[in-house]
Amino acid sequence: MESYKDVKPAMFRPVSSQVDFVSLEKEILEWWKKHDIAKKYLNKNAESEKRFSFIDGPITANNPMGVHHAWGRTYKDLFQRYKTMSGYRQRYQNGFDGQGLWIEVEVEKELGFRSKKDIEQYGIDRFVELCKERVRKFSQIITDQSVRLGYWMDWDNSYHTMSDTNNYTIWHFLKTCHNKGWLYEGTDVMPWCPRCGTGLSQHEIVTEGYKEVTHESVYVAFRLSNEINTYFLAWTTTPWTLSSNVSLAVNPTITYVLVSHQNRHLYLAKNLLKVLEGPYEILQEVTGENLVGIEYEGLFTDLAVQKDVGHEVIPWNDVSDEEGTGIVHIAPGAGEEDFALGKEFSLNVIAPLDESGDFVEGFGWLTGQNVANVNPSIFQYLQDTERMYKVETYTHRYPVCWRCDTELVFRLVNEWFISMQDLRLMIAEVTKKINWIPEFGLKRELDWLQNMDDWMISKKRYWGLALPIYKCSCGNFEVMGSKDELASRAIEGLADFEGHTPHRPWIDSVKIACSDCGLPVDRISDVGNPWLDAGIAPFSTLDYTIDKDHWQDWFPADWISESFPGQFRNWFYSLLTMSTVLENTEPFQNVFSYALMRDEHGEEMHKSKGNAIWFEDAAETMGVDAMRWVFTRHNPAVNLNFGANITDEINRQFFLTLWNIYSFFVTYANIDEFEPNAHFDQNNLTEIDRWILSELNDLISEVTLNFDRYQSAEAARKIETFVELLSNWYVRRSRRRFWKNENDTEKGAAYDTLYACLVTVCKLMAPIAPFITETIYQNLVMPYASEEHQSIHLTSFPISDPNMIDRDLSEATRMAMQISSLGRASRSKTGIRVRQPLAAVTVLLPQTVNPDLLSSVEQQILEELNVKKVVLINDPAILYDLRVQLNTQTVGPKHGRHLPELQASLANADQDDIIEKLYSSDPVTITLSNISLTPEDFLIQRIEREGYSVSEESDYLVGISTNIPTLLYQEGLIRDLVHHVQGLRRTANFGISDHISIRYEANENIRDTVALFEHYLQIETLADLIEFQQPDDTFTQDTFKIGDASVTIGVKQN
RNA sequence: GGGCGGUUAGCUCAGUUGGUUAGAGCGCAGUCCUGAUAAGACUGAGGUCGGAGGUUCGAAUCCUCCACCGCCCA
Repeated sequence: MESYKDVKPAMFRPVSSQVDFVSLEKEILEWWKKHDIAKKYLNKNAESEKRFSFIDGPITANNPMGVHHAWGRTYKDLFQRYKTMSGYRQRYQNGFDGQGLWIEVEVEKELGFRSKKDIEQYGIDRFVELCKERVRKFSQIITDQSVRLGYWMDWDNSYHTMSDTNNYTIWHFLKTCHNKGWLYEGTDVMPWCPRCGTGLSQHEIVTEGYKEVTHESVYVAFRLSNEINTYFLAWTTTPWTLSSNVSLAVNPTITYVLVSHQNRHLYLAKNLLKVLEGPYEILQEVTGENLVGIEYEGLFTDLAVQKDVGHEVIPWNDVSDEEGTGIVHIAPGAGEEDFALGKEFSLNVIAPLDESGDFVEGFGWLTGQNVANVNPSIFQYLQDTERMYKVETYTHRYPVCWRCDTELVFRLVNEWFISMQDLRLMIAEVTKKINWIPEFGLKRELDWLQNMDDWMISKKRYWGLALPIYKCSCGNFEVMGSKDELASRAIEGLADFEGHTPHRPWIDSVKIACSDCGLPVDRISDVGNPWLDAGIAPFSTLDYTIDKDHWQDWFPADWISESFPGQFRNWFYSLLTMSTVLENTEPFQNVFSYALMRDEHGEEMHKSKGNAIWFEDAAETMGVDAMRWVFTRHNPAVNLNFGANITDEINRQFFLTLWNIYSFFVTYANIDEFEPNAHFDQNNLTEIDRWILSELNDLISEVTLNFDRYQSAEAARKIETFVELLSNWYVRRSRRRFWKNENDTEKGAAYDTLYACLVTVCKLMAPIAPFITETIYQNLVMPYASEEHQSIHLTSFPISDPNMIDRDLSEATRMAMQISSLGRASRSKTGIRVRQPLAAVTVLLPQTVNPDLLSSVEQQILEELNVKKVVLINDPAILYDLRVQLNTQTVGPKHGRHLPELQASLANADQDDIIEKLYSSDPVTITLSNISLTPEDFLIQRIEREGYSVSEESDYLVGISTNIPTLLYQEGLIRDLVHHVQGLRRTANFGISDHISIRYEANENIRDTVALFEHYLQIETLADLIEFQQPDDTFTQDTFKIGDASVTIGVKQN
């Protein structure tokens, strides 16, 4: 593509109506790069008073980005672009998320590691370096992809969650939590991934973390201590937890039975007798409360851990009698609810597993075995001790590790938490100050806050935030709030740490002295929850701990945007929590969120299913403007079904239409050597020019309003509607003005108008579709613009001129469209083609429409419908027979109660009399059932009359007479002739402005008709010579049927 | 079990404070127009507005219950 300086004014680069959007985008990318446009864009408003603060939710730099990321990034880009064009100073800072387990897992895969031991053997330092390297690699890949998307950020200044600043700012946050007494170490039974060797927080497990899994469940008989040959029959899906059983739970309110079955006595819920195999006899019925307190014998009495542990039945209301046996085995060291019950009833807690899922010391023959493999030996043991009743496969939703798919176990752990007790309400108050888009986001966030447990922030891993917590053996713990604080407290290891990032293993060499007892203290070995990393962004990226003025300048963010599934409990939550702790105020004022991307059929996209779409492929085949437009026009609250058919439709229906207008404009502007003037003379404008400029200015204000409200779909749809109007009314109706030979003022006005529309609509679209708008701008505007406005993205967003908006004219044109549409429908009904001129169209307007408006658009209707005049009528009886109905819209509110009797009364009334009154010009009242009604209380129903073809819609009535006078019939013939000549011109590949000669042969009637309309024929076809003569073979010719006659026509270039 | 969305034409979706005959695009069938032509216009078929009650003169719209789908949480 040429630079603007190489293009000579007064000549636009010719534009084919055929276009390849993808290669066009690539040209533009090159051009932007060559002229450093993105950089100029970033600096455009550097000195502006107005600022727009956007905080980017960091994208995980662990894989290339997919099309679903392109969706979110399109929103981010378009609103920032809009604000840039509107003169706002911005930071344009992108973020990369790079600490945490997800990175570790990928690096482990690359290295072929299977457990944490492999990492420690390899060396934590080398491992962590590889994690950093992976983040750098994918940050670069995502940056390149984003550039292809047309996403203009300050790519050299992206923030990283792994940066020192980010980590130290989180330290400050944690210190603040500690100072307020909200940080604590707790013991709990948590979901735990034996492969990753770490616990999972509530955030990580709730959605993604479940899978359908089939397990071997087991029915186990527990022998009562004080009754002979009597057992409780319990059921469990996790046989390994039986080793840690300390209790059985029953529901005190449900009914249990004691049965005699297979030579034993068994207790189980009455509703679940079906689990028994074979005959049984019911001996006794009891409610659950009667079983509470009964002692039974442990299953694993010989294990060291079970020594001296008592076993008895406890009550629990959540026990159901719909599944299992109604008797639930309880192991407080191996189940979440079990642990809670254990606390309530002061049960022993037996914790069986180490961090890899191996049984710990004290479990005898189980010790050292892995939880994944112990079922067979447990079953064998139960068999041997005669406690086994039966094994049954059972399929259920079971939690798995969301990163590596390993089945989770519940494990007793010590972890660090931020207490939500005080914070919960404080955060909720902050949350309510924010504008949530869509609105129900607020309810969702509050719901999450309501249910959120204390936030588990520790993770027993390697690559992540080093939690700055120092726990002394004396029980005291301290939190370092900054690097300086650590340095000032350090008593050893500081030298080893200097020069390194605050990560493991380097940070771990530093020790401080306990402020209580003075002993040296190590940092706890845990790393932080990754949502701490992202949630601190409004502070860390704005230099909160370094430069408060700078922070104040940009905080709170005006706007953030992320996909909502997940983020209510993740990023939005951590942002809110951290800002509430640090400042007790909202970190952002508007949050825009959107749903999930699916494939075209609404199916989830999966690599394995083969329906995933790679970003590069999409960009290469669909073009990114089309993608961006699809994203922008979509209602963000619902899932987006995305695919090539969707973007094709946008390309065909929207971009190609726009391109055709553009191509049309350039073709004729070049023929006429049109030169744009920014301030053209509006006195020369015709009605239709004034109309489209009115629509244009209305569009500007609508798009501005919707962008200001972050309603991109509405903005895009309004632009689509405008382009549709521009193409299918303005250009179509105005075409003849562009073809005329003379360069008169009316023609100039058409060029000025169409030019203004194209340029302005491109500016409105520029934030959404940066490529095609740049292409058009470069051709139409750049030759005439200053270097400052070298790119469309360096120009200002259009401002609506209210003086240009003419509501009456809009209404009049809508009227013209409506009448034309109905007129065409009437023609179509009787099969009279539009090329056949007709004497008149007969129109009745709705009462809500001002008939004076018609005059301004009458000419348009005449041309559009090919009729000689418009006849306005007040009396539909000319076209229709009439019948009267009540207008319930007006009668209802006034006399609703009496509506039925009014209806009945009307049915018996004299219809003609009422109609006459309704059409009289004097104000009248009509009385029915002693109720006075006015004309507006009635509606008139119509039935089509003979000799007319009538169509109606929205109270418009449009009819044509089916009679065609001879002269008009002849005019129709000549139009057919012109039509065929034009066809031949095209066949012969003549230029639009080439002059020709015509030879034709036809009957007398046609010959007379040609004679009558010869001048018209010459003008329309640019024919200098028309001869009644058989065309020789130097003519391009063909034979057509015109009217009833056969006509041979030949054309030849002069 | 609780919360939040949703259910409108074969498909994808609009539908403003309740109001006369519920719309658009795609797809299908047909017609027309054509100096934007690998476009365009028009017509037609296609709807018990998820179901059942209720409020009202009148409900796709408001209320209640139910069903199904999605999401969030127990």
